[in-house]
Amino acid sequence: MATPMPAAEIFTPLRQTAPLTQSLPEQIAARLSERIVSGTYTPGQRIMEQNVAEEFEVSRGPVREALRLLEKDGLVMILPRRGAQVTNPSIEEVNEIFDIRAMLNGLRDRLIAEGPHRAQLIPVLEQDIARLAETAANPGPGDEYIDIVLRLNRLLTQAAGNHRLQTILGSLAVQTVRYTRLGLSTPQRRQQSVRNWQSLLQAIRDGNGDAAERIARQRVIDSRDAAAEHLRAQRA
Amino acid sequence: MATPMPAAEIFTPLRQTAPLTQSLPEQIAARLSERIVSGTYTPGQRIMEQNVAEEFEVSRGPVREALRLLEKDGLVMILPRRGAQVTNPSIEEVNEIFDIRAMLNGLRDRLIAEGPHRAQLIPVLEQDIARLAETAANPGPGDEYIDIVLRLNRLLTQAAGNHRLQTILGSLAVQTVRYTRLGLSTPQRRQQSVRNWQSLLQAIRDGNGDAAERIARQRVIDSRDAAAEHLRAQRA
DNA sequence: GTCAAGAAGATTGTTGACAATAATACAAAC
DNA sequence: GTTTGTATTATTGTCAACAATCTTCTTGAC
Repeated sequence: MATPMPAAEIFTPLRQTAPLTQSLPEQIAARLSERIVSGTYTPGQRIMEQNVAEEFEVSRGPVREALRLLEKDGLVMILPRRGAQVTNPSIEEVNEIFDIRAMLNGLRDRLIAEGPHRAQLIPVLEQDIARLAETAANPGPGDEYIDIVLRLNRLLTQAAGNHRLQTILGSLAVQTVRYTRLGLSTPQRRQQSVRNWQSLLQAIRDGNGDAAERIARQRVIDSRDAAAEHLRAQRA
Repeated sequence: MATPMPAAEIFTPLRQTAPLTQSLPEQIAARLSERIVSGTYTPGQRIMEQNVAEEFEVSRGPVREALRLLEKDGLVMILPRRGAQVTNPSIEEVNEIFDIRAMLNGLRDRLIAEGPHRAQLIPVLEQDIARLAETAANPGPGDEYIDIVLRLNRLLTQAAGNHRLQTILGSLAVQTVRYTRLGLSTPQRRQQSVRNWQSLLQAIRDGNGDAAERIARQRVIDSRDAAAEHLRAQRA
């Protein structure tokens, strides 16, 4: 892989040539975000401005703003005079977030099923869902199944055409990746998940908004229950 | 020279005695928020850090953070190198936000109708909704009707017991106050609104979650359509 | 008169220093 | 041995100055 290497590009000491779409705080936030989502920073862990600033060779100002951005996404909690720490939601709070996602995914999928652009979308969905079924049957190494699910969700969220909804769902998705992963860890759950996606696809084909909403909600609720079960087992 | 003790005094005269629950950026954000919601700052207006800093006699740092807080609530939009401006959503965007509110209010009212605490809540609701009906029939000066509606919504949002939902709905409510006001400006709409609230109350009495959700959604959608109608007329 | 290029001004972005507060370690008293 | 008060340290909060960038105004050519 030649391109990735994000670290080098983060701080471009002299950037008078490159327009650079992302601001410095955004770049820092993106890097910290990765670490939180991937678990490098554990829930509850304190993030100290000075450390981050030294590591990225910037002053504390941009780091502070980056932390505010992460707070907006619910990845850290900032307490006055106490700094930022990685959010550590209780099982109840995770359930709450899933409930909200269920409702908003319902809206999203209804909008798609009733929207004008669904014809273009269907072939793409068919392909991804087929790969999903395949991956569920023959689990490879890595997290390919999760990756496809996340991509499908991104695709649908963009396709719904409601910009604010996209923002909120994106934020909630980031907050629950960890738990979604947990909920999709067994073959049984993956098969159930595949069936849900197939039903959704059919509802979209039919242009049936009611069905699309109902299925979407059920899909997230299933995910919620599976995650909760694992969380309970894990914390006991 | 003893340190000047910056203008934290603006809002809390003596800080060494009072623990001060709100940080300086939060206080600034609260003040700016008022101005945006009340219309003192008009949609699209640019907010410049220096001006705010001078007015409140603080440096630009806290102002910057305050603006980030307002961005989190969707009250301003911050563009890199362009600063902050009061959000000026299009009719389509306002509709989008109302759609999201409809779904989440549905969840909220279902949670209440199916929740264990509804018995305590019902008398309070009865009282407020009675006052609502009264105010709709005999409109006084001021915006009492709107005030009661906002209070009812706050009450229900708190009662639902889903903390994240409370945060999101609070933010969305702030963003749409202006348009809610617009949508409730005619007697016809207020009467329709009162009927919706009464139906909701009945659903909560019955512990009927499905009905509560359905009515809540319809209530917000009615509000959305009324606001959109006025917005279209106003902008034409 | 219109448009383009450049200069001047205004505004945001970043930094390092200092102040205020919270967390910790330690000592003394009971 | 526990607890309380105090000193030390670590960390966040705020500020003012400087740098980078965007906007606006002026100037000149066509």
